[in-house]
Amino acid sequence: MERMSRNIGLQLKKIRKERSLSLDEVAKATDVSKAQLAQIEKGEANPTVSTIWKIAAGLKISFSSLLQPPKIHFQKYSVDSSTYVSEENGKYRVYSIIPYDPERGWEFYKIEMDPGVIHKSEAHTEGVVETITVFEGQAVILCGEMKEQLMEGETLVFSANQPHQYENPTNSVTVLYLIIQYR
Amino acid sequence: MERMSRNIGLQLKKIRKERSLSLDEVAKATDVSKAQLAQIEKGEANPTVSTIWKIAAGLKISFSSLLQPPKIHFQKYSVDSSTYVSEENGKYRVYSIIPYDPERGWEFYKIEMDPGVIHKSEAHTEGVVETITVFEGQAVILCGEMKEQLMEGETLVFSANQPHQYENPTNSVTVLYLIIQYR
DNA sequence: CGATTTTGTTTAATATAGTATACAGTCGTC
DNA sequence: GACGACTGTATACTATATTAAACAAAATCG
Repeated sequence: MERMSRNIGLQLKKIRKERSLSLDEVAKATDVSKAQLAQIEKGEANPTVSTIWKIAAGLKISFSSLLQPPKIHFQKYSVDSSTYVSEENGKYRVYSIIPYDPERGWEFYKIEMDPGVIHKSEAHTEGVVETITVFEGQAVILCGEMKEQLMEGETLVFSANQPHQYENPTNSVTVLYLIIQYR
Repeated sequence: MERMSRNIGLQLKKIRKERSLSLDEVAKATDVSKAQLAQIEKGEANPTVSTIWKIAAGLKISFSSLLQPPKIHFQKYSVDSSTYVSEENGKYRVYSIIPYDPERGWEFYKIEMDPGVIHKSEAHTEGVVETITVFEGQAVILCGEMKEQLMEGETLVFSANQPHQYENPTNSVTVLYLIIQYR
């Protein structure tokens, strides 16, 4: 959520240092207060579009140069209770491994299906692609005309722009990994 | 300045209408209040990066899809007193025709130089290119080793990453047009 | 039709982004 | 080493972004 603010701060500081400007100078050039600039650089602020505009205009740079994340970059995610959702009376369990990020454009889930469970999904918007890998057990995937049975280790990629469903036809738990790519 | 906000509003409304969602639905998906969404769509708001983030994440879209201006687009500028700056005791007059815009990346000036005036400029950052056209009179441009005399109708393009100067060697007013391209 | 739900707008209250000011540490320069 | 100019930081205050709720205008459905 506030990763964006941190990025902006890092980029701003980087550009400022490259040009060896002081906070005062940037404040004068951009008409944004020194205090606010300091907070933005430290990632402790949540700036407004108009402030970002003023910074970009004052420094004669583009938006992307402020928004783009630093080259070297790593991020660690962990699955906890907050990332867990269950449906079908607890027989269909979803763990968010990597949540959606506007920069990235896709999200990553782990799904556990109890025996016999059928889960239905609405159509996504045009251009959404799902990639399902069966890690344990088997799964039957339906989407429009398509009906595919996936065995352990198999992967299916399909456009999810119509209603679709996942089914576990076996007598044991099935574990899937699901990547949803938007647009 | 608030052109950006208007763009975001238009894009948001466009996407929302494409998917035929109500403000309430978007509010629920993004965790941004309905009132705020309405204001943003009307361009009457100045949202925070975190709000934009929440909107992008909730709608599963990228930043660029929110920030990018609508395809057909026009803008009219006019030269008024607020765009006018004079230096060298009024003998060097600058009119901002098109101010810098982070989306565009360049700005456009008209300059009037009285006879004999010499105007010095600091070095710009790496990658800045100036394009000078003499509309009336003559001008001598110096930048590093370069020294060029421009006659009426001639244009000079040069990298402005070192201190440079413009001079009017004639007995009458010289009028120049100047485009500064950043990065 | 009239009742009920859904739409977007407006209002008042709250949270917080933004500013201006004062502060403390650093760097020269004499 | 004291002075001044300049750096970034912390504070109190103001402006405003954001929310929650009430509102009005359609749309839906019997």
